[in-house]
Amino acid sequence: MGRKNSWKIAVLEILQTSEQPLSAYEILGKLRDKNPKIAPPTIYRTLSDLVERGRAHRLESQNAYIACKTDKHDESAVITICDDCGVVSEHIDTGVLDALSTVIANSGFAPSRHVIELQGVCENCGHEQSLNQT
Amino acid sequence: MGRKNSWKIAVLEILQTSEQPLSAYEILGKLRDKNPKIAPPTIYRTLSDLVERGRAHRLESQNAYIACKTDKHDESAVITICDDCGVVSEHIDTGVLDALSTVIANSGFAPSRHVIELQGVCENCGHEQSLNQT
DNA sequence: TTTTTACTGTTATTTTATAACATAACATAA
DNA sequence: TTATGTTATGTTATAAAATAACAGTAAAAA
Repeated sequence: MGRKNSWKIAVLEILQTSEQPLSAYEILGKLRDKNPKIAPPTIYRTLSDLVERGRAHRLESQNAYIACKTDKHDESAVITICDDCGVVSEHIDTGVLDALSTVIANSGFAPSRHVIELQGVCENCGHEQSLNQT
Repeated sequence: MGRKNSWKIAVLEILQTSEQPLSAYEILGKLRDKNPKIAPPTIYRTLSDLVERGRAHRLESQNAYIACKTDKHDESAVITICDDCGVVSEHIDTGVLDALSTVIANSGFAPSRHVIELQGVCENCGHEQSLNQT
């Protein structure tokens, strides 16, 4: 590959078209279809860059990545992850951030990065479960 | 080792007496001082158990573990991690949980586990930084 | 005593991530 | 235009984190 951001678009497209969060090595696998020689550091560098710019999120509790689906690429979304179907959603909300500020206000802690991930069951899977129970 | 919880107390003590979060392999190293034959699966099993019972927390953003320092071993603390000195604190607060409920209320998502980790600079390190600036 | 159960030990491997250095593309100044 | 700096990318090797799969063992239950 030539120079400058060679992989950024390719990686972002892979993330955007995936239904599920992808691990770095899953992305690597997909890119190898086109370029068999690509190596892990390239992926990790590209992913860090995308995450820094808010175009992707790293799911810390899964070691996996998703494309940012919101307009506000500000890294501070609340993320929900369905244990059942794997669907990931982002929720942007100041209420949570305000509440967090209140909690830590007394401690003098100055946050620079948030990880807020909820695991559970999404609406769809919840419905299916309640159907299957009878 | 004999039977039943052989390692649980040892691992918990190591976590409790550590100033810093410890990775599974750091714990393994310390245990090997006394028992050179202990292997990774033992540590991971013990840690999962401690985390399940709320006696320890896994820092998802660091692949590391801490002892739970609060009375309420309920897994839903807000955790702050100082990028500078590594100090970790837990903050238990219903305000944040309420705010989270509000955000996801409309989505129909039913959470079962939370990861809320804030990275930044703790009060001590913040003071030192402002002192060093002049 | 025999069987069952639940943890523990052991080996090997998988998955995730990074260190360290080499190379290539472009920019700019001599 | 060469030389030099700068930054992104390529490459090799390895480190770090986690788990799969199965063997062994101690205690409780039958």
